[in-house]
Amino acid sequence: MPELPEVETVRRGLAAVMEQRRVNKILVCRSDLRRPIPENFVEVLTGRTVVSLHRRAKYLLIKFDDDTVLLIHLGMSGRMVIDQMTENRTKKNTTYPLKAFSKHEHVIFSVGNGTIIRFIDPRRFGLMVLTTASELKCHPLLSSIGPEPLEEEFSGPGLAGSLKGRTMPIKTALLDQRFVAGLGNIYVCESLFKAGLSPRRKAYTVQKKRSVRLVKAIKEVLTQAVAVGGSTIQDHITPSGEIGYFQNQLKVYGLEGAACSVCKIPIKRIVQSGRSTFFCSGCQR
DNA sequence: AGGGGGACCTGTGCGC
DNA sequence: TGCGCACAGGTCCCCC
Repeated sequence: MPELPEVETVRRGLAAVMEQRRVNKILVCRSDLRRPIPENFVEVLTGRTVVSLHRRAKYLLIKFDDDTVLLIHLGMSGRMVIDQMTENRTKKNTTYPLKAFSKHEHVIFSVGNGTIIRFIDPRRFGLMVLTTASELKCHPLLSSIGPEPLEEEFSGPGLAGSLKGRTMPIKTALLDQRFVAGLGNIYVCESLFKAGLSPRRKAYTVQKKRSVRLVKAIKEVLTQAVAVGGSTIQDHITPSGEIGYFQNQLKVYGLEGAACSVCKIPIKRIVQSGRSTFFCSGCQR
């Protein structure tokens, strides 16, 4: 699921229930995620107060009052479910024991006055590791990540410069977090469609006007996705409290064989670096 | 150094 | 209904 817009949506949802709240209790049901959850995880975080939530690429960063930072990646299948306990239930028993409801619930947090946050990740490609605010900049998981696409630092000339000499397809380059942060398979396909660029084009040929067009397309696609994700979250805070993932109006992703919305040619699916690419051979050159 | 391929996991949906 | 295979929105490590 989670590319930049989804992670940003999750960040906002979690910020609303976590910021300025104390971590009362943590239950780690499984610690063998992509990286093992550290031994001292529960000990370090219990009793801490959350100061703020941030996002870098597809990572969530949760800052605590003692300089500790919790780094979370949702992998392919990770999600956060927020369970706002009713006042009744809280009153009856404030030390209601934390309990997993499904076998893929790996970490459960109890924060503030009765909010339960469940990390669910069937494939266990996600991770949760601890670091500190001072070590954040040079943390190995973050240190080689490129510009944030929605920041000004991400520009046509900047992207063109980093693509110089790169013979890989532009599709592959955009998935590489060193060139631009936070894009995944869906938004790469959608951005290339919007920019009118073939996913097969060699990365180094994306220069000047093309790179400006591509950067503009990426920013537009992501901005729209974040906006819709934001509204989806409000509509979709269900009784169970699950955060709804944004459903975009996809133009090419997953639409093999469908008529292109612009030129009516059937959308193609090819495989690049072992992953599906969807594109319109009429619109994308 | 750059780039390709497989590995890591589990679930789902399809064709037979 | 059951089985096997292909595929899934992400990274990382190894090898050429």
